[in-house]
Amino acid sequence: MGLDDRKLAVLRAIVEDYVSTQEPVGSKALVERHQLGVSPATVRNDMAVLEEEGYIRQPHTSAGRVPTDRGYRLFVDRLSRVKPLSPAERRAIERFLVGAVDLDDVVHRTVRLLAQLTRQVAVVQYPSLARSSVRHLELVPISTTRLMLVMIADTGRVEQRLVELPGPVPADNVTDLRRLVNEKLAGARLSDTPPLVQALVEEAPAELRPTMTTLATVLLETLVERHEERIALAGTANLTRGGLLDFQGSLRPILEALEEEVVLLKLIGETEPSTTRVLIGDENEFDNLRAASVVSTGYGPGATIVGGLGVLGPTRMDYPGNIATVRAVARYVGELLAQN
Amino acid sequence: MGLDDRKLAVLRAIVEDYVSTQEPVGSKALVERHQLGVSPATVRNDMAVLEEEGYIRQPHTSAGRVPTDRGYRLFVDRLSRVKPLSPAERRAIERFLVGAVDLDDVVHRTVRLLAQLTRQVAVVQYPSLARSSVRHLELVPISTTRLMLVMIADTGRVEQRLVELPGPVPADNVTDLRRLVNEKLAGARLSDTPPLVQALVEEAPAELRPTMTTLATVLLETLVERHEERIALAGTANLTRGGLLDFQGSLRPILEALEEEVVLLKLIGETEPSTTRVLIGDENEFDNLRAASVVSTGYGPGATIVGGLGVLGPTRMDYPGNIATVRAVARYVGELLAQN
DNA sequence: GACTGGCACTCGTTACAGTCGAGTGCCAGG
DNA sequence: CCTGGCACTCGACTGTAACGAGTGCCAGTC
Repeated sequence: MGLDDRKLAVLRAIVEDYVSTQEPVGSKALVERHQLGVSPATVRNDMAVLEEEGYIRQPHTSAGRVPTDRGYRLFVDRLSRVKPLSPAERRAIERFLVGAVDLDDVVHRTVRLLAQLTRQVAVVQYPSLARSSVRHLELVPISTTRLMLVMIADTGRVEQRLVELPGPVPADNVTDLRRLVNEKLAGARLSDTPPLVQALVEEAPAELRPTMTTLATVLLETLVERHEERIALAGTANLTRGGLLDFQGSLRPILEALEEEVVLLKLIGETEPSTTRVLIGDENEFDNLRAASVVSTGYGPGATIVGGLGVLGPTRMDYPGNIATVRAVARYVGELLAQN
Repeated sequence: MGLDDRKLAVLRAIVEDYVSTQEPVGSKALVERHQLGVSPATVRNDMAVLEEEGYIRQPHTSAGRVPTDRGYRLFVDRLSRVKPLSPAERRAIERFLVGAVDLDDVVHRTVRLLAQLTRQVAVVQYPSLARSSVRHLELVPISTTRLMLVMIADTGRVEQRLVELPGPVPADNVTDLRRLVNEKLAGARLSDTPPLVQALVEEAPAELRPTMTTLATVLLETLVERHEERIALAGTANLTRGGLLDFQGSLRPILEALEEEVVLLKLIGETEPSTTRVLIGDENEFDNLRAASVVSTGYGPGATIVGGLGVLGPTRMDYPGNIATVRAVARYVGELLAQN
């Protein structure tokens, strides 16, 4: 199964042409558009081998060749280099991201930017709570038996939750609770909080014990169990580009998948070491997305990773370009987060 | 141009049949499925009149009739009664909405519920800040020159914003600022805050003056100017039901419109008196949505309205059913909000 | 041994003609 | 005013034929 250099060049040419024209590419067109230095007949022989090996296929007998998922995989792994971004793109990124006033703003701008630059569907995960630390916990009395618990994380995320207290609690006690809770939890990683919350209950003075117990339950629910990952999405209209050719005529499964946060988190949230990840077609574990590819990476201030972002589109996508854009955007967002 | 009762009955029958079958309906099929008591020929004469008046049209010469936007309008205004919800639907609503722990949760559950019940795209506006009152303002020191401003509204919404201070501010002063700000603003409607904020600056003690000025700027920006309306969306996959017949083959314009929050707010946010609003086809001001209809209404605790919600779908939709569902869900959500 | 030109073959696409039938408009009669 | 009948329209479907892009294979050449 040796694939010599020319066969690889042929595969690369097929992928590039197909991505840009969206039409099966034949041997003749190929030699015309690329300087392969050989005749169509030779290319045909190479194509036959590539097809045998499963890298390309013919939609119909009398049509040109189209890359298979496996072909894209080889292309991405060995045949493409990450395109450097154009200065215009760099400027677009900077212009888009400066002036963001809070985390919501950063995430929204980022997701729109990604969608616009790649012309694909963009997905951005909010900084994961599990990877954040508690900056401050605030307790706001709503009534004598109700508190609003507000947690501010170092990543800028703010979560709130209403707490129904077992009985009336005077304002002074709320102040005490606030102090105790912050002394114990401020600065802690959210994933480390359960034992601390436990300790909080045990160490609470007797008159605060019942309230603290309730509070602890809510704390654990909100901060740990519920995990409360959030996702922003943009550019779904880009799915309709390329007519109905991509996604074999129905956007349905894709749109359904995009509504499932769990699915999206799996796609872009698995932050392995900070490399960029590319999932092509059926490499994807979700049936609904077997016609789609995902390019994703982690982002975060400095070297730490607090969330993922990426783009989703047809397997017929510009991988080098999208990989470059996703990386660049992730880096800029990381810098932005590091600043605050 | 008198339309007698039978002609109206014919129009109603056409709308109902077309909505359920998705196919142009002819005179013969009509008399078979509805007890009109007359022959197909008579129905044809009625149809000719209805067509002349612009209530129905023929897609092709030899096809049946299809309602026009105007026909749907007449149907909605005069020919349909709001369907009572089935007990199953009522149960579904209750089951879906109980157990919501915070505002985000309420909104997300609501929008998914609406999408599921109506099988259309559902849109829910978060309680509008302009219609909310300040419950509490919290200032959390991030560093000596940075504060996190957190506003909790009576509707449950929480907004935060980072404030860059002109110079270092000791913790005691933050406490003072917090007290001053809350004394002045707590309980005020957000739309009434600008003069109050102005007063805050003027009345601030000299040593807090510069800080308060900065804070005031951010307060106005965050609470008033930015307006910060939020929207939740669900059920976009429902757009693909009915194949490509609805929306004349392209979801593109619809998906684009759904990404524009401004557009969505205009659609469901115009809370006139608390009636349900129906926008049919080209009654809509956005070109992208000329093939769509929107059913929306306001919701809020008790009689006040704090936001809008609704569904969007093809003009060929079940208006009576969707109107009933939208109303019912809005009422339930209102009750839920009133409880807290 | 690798490449090339030539050629027969496949098969999807397009065009065209013909048939079918749903649905209509109109009219004369009840 | 309603009805049955009838001629008419026109889209949907079917079958045939021509077309052409693209292929696989093979014999010949460097």
